[in-house]
Amino acid sequence: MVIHSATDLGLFIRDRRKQLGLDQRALAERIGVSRQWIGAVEGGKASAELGLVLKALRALDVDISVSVPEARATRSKARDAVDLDAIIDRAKGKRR
Amino acid sequence: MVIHSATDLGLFIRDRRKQLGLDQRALAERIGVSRQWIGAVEGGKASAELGLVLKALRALDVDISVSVPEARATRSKARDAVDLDAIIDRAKGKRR
DNA sequence: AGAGATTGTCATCGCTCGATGACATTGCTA
DNA sequence: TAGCAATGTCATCGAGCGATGACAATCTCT
Repeated sequence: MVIHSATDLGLFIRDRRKQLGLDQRALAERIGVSRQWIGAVEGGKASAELGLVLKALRALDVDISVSVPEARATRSKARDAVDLDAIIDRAKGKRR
Repeated sequence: MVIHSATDLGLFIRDRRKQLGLDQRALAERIGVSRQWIGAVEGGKASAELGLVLKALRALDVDISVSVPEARATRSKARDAVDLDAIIDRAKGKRR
């Protein structure tokens, strides 16, 4: 499943947890967080700590993977040869 | 690429950023965070906020996806029929 | 070597996370 | 419908995040 937001992740976590027949308390204990934290994350809490979220996914036996669309977007810039933009910017002494 | 820890994510982000020819400052501006934050996350900061991390990945045009190994692990429990364990536990009034 | 750019590191500070305890609400089972 | 489990919600509090500014350390060209 593709993740676009913290809400997506939350919904996925909730489904997965129920899939495993766990309640929030049990999952919380496995991870080492409070029961309330689980509820909040499942609700899409964007301010949750990355490390705890990863821990939660591992506790649920979930694989996380990242990749570049490879479709286009990537090709727009940075192919492999010279990146003119970067060179020009540097030549101009741009500070931004 | 499979992500196992915050360090994995950090390394991936760093590579991707350079792939796009961006420096930490430029990426930080896109996301709306400090330059130091980028450096810390690339270094594997586990306590970084999930929302900001997702924002960073989007700024780098990176897709995130989650999935269950489907290999085994999953089948161990929760198939679809009755979950005896859960029923028994509840019957026993287990509190854990 | 020297200049400029990029990144690493430190100290300080306001703010919010996550923990905890308590109570309300919903849901399931008998 | 009474009773218990699961989840939602609130208030309080200590601890750590992230911002900022400043400076050192690298790195890349010329």
